[in-house]
Amino acid sequence: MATQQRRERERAQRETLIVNAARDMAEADGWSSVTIRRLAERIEYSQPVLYSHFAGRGAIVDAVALQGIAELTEVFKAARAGAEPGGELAAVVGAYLDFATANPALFEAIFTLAEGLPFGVDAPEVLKAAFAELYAVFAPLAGERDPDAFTEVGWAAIHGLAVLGSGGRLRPDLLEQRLAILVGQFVKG
Amino acid sequence: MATQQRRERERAQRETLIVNAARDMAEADGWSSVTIRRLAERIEYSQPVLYSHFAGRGAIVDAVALQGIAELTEVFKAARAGAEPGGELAAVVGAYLDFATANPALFEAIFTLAEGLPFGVDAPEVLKAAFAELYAVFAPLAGERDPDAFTEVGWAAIHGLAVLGSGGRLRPDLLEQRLAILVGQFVKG
DNA sequence: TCGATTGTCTAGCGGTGCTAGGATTGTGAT
DNA sequence: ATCACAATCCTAGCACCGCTAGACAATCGA
Repeated sequence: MATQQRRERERAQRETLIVNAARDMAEADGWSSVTIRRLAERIEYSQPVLYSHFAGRGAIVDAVALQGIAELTEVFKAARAGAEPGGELAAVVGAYLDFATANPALFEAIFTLAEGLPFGVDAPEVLKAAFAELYAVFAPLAGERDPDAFTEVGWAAIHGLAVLGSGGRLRPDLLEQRLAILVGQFVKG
Repeated sequence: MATQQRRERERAQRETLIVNAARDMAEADGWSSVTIRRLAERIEYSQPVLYSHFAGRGAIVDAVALQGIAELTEVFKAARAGAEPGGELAAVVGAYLDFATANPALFEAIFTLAEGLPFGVDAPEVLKAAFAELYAVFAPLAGERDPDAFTEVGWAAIHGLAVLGSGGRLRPDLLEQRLAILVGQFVKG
């Protein structure tokens, strides 16, 4: 009876333990070092236990990605709230880039590793919330253009900077200028 | 004497055979299915032969990526040449997105898998040529802003669309609108 | 024709994701 | 308090991975 609930609680606890361990290891030594064996040793259980929580390694990465998306949404909220009027866009863009450089493995999980996350119509709530934050910033600037499409373009622009930047494909000394150009490109037009 | 040259010729031939096989397999069944074993079987040699050509699996991916960058540059050239005056930007953007959707595995090799390619100062010639093509399109629109930074921002915007789009993270029905918005955003500002 | 060199292969090492089947633990009823 | 049962966990192992050492065969220069 009540033990049932305790069991579930412990299970949930262990699940977050796994996700956190995976994230820590990935951030420390890269995702390739996050193996089921090492993960099992880290949480002090045998490998099959992990498979009683997740369908496989990919599902663990997805869980980390989902957690990261939730955090990203919070970062957006904070950036928007702390920005002076008119500076919301710059604040969110800066927050996005900072998030990507501060948590490269998490960012990688979200945007290049996660494969089991549904998008489009039946996307998880947390993902829609993240897009909504961007929408709140970009849609007012859309003018007579479709606000959804406009937001997507804005998102893509930021995301491109984040991806190419973290891949070492952009000149580091131009970082500030890129940010200024991007913001100027969207507030004017 | 002459046999030496024949040997080198055969060696080079086999090298391109490996690269092409890797690319084909990746494009057919994804990069995860491109293993040294399967690659060796495909080219009808044993595994160690591959290691006499490349330092490891990663180097093969890098070689495919390099080949892809060269092709991308040609695509840029063709798009720019075939565009009517003033439409170069739209042509190049469209070409970029088409390239990404037509060769997803190649695109992945270039931008997310390749790790041994040097960037910045001592980047391979073919990589600089690709950037130069983008520069030719974006720099004239930079105005009083730094043309390099401006090009990087433009590149990032396109790239973001390509990455998020191929990852299924953007609404397919808004593709045309996104393209129009992006182009408008850069020709006006 | 014979040694040396070059090229290629077989076999195997440590590691991976994942799973079947047995041992062990804790539960609820008698 | 004891016992049958159910849930839980672990040991052991499969097929595959990237990569490499060492044996073998083929080709070359003398």
